[in-house]
Amino acid sequence: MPRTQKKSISAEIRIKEAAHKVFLAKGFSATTVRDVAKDANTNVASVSYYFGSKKELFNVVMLEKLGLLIGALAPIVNNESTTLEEKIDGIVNSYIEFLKKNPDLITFTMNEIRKENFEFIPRIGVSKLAYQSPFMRQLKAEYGTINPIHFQVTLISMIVFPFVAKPMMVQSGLTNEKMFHKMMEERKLLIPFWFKAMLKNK
Amino acid sequence: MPRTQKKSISAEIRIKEAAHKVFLAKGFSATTVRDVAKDANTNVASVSYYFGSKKELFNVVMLEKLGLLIGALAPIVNNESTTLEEKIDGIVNSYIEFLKKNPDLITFTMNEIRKENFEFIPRIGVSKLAYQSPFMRQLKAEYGTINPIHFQVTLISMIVFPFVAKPMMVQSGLTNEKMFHKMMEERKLLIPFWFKAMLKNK
DNA sequence: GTCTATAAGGGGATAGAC
DNA sequence: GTCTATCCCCTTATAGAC
Repeated sequence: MPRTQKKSISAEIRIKEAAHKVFLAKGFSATTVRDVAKDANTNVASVSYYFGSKKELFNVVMLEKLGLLIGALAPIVNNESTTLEEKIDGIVNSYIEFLKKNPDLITFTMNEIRKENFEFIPRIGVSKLAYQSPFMRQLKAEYGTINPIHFQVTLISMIVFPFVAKPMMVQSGLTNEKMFHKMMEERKLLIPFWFKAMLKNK
Repeated sequence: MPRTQKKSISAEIRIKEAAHKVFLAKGFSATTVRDVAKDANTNVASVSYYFGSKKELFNVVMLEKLGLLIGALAPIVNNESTTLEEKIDGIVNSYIEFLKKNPDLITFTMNEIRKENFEFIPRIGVSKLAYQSPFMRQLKAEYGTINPIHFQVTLISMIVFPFVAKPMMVQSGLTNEKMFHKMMEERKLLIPFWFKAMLKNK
């Protein structure tokens, strides 16, 4: 029975992993507890047993998804000992790599947040990252006349938005997996180059 | 009875308008036909009568939403008699104005497309706009060594992504309606300036 | 901890009156 | 064209056996 050996992992973990997968693919409303239980190789009752309700399970998933999004950025942005240029290169490279492994994460999280308020969002540290990070201070020190939020938003936009538009680009015939991969590899070099050009033209 | 005079408009139109509103707010799965019927001031049977099913109604809405997204861009991008710089200014200004009136449109459409394939997407002209427009030809003529799709994606990213991130930025305390409005007004000037700087640094 | 069975209600769709 | 009543399936959640 090498097939469904998954039973050896605790049911709680299997359910959470299944929830990550199914919620991401279908969104909160289109997902049923049965979907999740089936994917976790267990039954609906155990979902209630471990997580209380569909909504509570979803909140656990959302919190972890947001943790991933922030976690991939925080160490670079908060590094006290790198230059601004090093941070730009680091952000572009790691975030593109991260999103290539998690292409649906942005659209999923931003859409769920759009549809509903999550009371835990103020506590995950987005504001702190944007307003109190060494990255922000370095931008401010060098380009003080423009609100540094503009530079941060612009850099993240150039990295992230292609992943938001990807399904549309693929379905419209504008690109495919291979072309998209190539485009994002090119952008690892183009975005830092362009972003630094932008900064210099202040 | 000035209150629910809406009855004077045909039920078909009322249903479609309600569908636009409710689907946008909740997404396909979380929307019920009963929600739509109630908002349209009619009953569930008339939804079937005019549109066949929830899914067919949704397809009508999606097609029109995508028409809006493309329609706000097409006249500028396809204009044969404006310069590249004029097109950049035009795209930034009109698209920001358009999205300020429709802030949820991008996240909604991109997420629904992500979750499901829509067979009509190849026929709405995204590819043609990207690959055969005067805008594309002007980019290619001046900056032929880099695939012009990169410039198009970058320009659209800088305009559109703030609207995708807005709910997150608001809920995290990073911004509010007033600050966001101000930021987007500033970007009407900053984006063309930055984008042209990018092009010159080719 | 795990599971089956079931309660309680909501959902899309339609029959058939008007 | 419009509406009410109803069909029938699917959903979340839980009781209670093991």
